[in-house]
Amino acid sequence: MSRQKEVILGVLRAQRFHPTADEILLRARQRMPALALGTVYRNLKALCDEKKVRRIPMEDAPDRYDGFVEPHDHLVCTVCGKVYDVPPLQSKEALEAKLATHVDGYELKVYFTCPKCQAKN
Amino acid sequence: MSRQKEVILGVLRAQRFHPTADEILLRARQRMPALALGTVYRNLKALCDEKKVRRIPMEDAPDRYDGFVEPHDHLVCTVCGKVYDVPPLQSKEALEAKLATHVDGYELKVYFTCPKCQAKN
DNA sequence: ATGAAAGTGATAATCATTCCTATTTTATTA
DNA sequence: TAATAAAATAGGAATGATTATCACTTTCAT
Repeated sequence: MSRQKEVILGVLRAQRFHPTADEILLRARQRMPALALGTVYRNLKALCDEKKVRRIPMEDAPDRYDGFVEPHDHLVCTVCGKVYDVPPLQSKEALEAKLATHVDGYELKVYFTCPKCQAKN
Repeated sequence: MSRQKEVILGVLRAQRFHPTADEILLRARQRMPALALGTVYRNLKALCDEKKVRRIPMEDAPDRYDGFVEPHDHLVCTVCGKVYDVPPLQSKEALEAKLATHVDGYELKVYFTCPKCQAKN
C-alpha cells in the first residue's frame, strides 16, 4: 500500500462522511501537497475493488466515497445533497427470495429533505 | 407537445425496454431523420418532469429511460447491462415507517447475472 | 398576416473521470 | 550497497455523456 493510498484511506476513515474525490484530494493534500487527482481516483478504484471503500454513485453530482463498509444504506437530501447513513433497509437474501434469482448486490438511495434544509423553509 | 416530443415518447412506449438517449435517437430518426440528440435530451428531461417518463441512472454507462411509469424496480445484469423490470421491492410508506422521516422517493437497482449471460459460462 | 413565445438543429462548452507517459519510488537481488 | 526490475505517481491531455447557446423555424392567439 503506497503512502498516497494510505493517506486517502486515512481521510475516509477519519470521520463518518461521504466526500467526493475532489474533497478527498483537498484534505489529503494537507498531509501530502503534491498529491494528484488522478492518483486519488486510481486509488479509490483500487480500494473499492479491495472492498475497503464503497463508492456511492450520485445521479447528478460527482460520486461520493464511504470509508465504512459494514452493510448500511444511504439517505440523500434532495436539497443540499448531503448523504446520511441508515441501517440496512434491504438484504441480499430478502431480495433473492422475492425475485427467485441469485443477486450480486443492490444499490438503494432514499431521497428526503434533511432537517437543516427543512428548517430553511 | 411538439412532433419531436411525441415521436420520442412513442419510441419509449412502443415496447418495454430501457434505451439510452442514443438508442432513442436512432429509432426516432426512422420517422424523423433530422432529429437532433440535444432535442432528445431536452425532451427526455421535460417528459421526466411531467412524470411521463422515468430516467434510470446508470453507474458506469449512459443513463437509460423507461416509458412505463407505474411503480416498479429494476434488475440490472452486471455482464451485459440489460435492464429488467420487477414488481416494486420497496414502498415509500414502508421506508417512511422504518426511517421515521418523510421520504421523497427512492432509487433501487438490484444487480444480477441474467440467464443469457449465465448460459455463456 | 403579425408578433410573441416556445421549440428545434447544430455546434460548442462543461466537467467528472480516465488515460498517457516520463519520472520517481519501492522492492529485489546480487 | 549498487544495480535493476516492477509498481506507482504527478501532471496534463483526452474522453464522452450531458447541457448550454443561439440563429432560425414553428406554433398559435390576436
